[in-house]
Amino acid sequence: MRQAYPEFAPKSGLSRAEMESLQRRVAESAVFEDALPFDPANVSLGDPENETLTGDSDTPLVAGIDQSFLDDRALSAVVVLRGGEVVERVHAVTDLDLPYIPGLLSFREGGPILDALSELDTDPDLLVFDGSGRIHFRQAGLATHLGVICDVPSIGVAKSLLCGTPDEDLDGRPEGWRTPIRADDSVDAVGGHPATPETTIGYAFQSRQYDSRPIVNPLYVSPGHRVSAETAVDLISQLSGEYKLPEPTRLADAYADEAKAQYED
DNA sequence: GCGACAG
DNA sequence: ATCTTGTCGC
Repeated sequence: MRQAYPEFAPKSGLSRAEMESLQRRVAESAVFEDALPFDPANVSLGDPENETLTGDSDTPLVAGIDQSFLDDRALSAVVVLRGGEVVERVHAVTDLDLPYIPGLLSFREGGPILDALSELDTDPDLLVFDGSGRIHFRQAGLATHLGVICDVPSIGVAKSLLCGTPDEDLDGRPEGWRTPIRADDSVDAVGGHPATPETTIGYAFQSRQYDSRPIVNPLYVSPGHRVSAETAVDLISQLSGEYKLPEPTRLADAYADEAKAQYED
């Protein structure tokens, strides 16, 4: 798929200050409101009973993206779904040049992800990433950074919270429950995006809860680009099936591990 | 100096 | 993220 803003693509050799200033520029270009070229109500995993909605061209193409690692290389995997049906899977193996640094994840994994996305024949309407979007120190997490580069609606789905403060206690909540994540002192105001204690930068979302023992932790859903925090959670809810992770990301995660076997020395 | 941190 | 056995439940 095409890059609308290649100048924002993560380059190697940047200093920490340069990476942070690029993130601020990305955040300034990011849209944290609904600016979707499709109807969010049409996003679904489809109904096994009625197959009519699944193959419909009104049903948006949703891509799940995740990585697995082999020494100093990343394997980035993309799975594209239309109403629950897998229509394409691609992956790319790319050398890594940075270690994992909290707050700079997109500079480690962004290159590999763009390599994988360039292999796509289909052109996704929505990108779902494993990581944060607006829930980020400079409001420019992985999902925001890549969503802006591609100028495609994107959402970040993280398994743990990078920053921000939940409105309520998160323990033992029922399926479907959600509560806002508000900006805190670690979040900077950037461009037209405020970061006051009232600013909602994402939601904690209880996607799954089993009747028995282990209490499942919630997911942390945040806008990447061209989507509001509210619509982002709604979309992730609509894309959730029998597991904790939404289908696009869960399938990309599984595919990243599956494909990895072919490259292990 | 202390605390805190996606994958 | 990754390294890993057993274990509980449907």
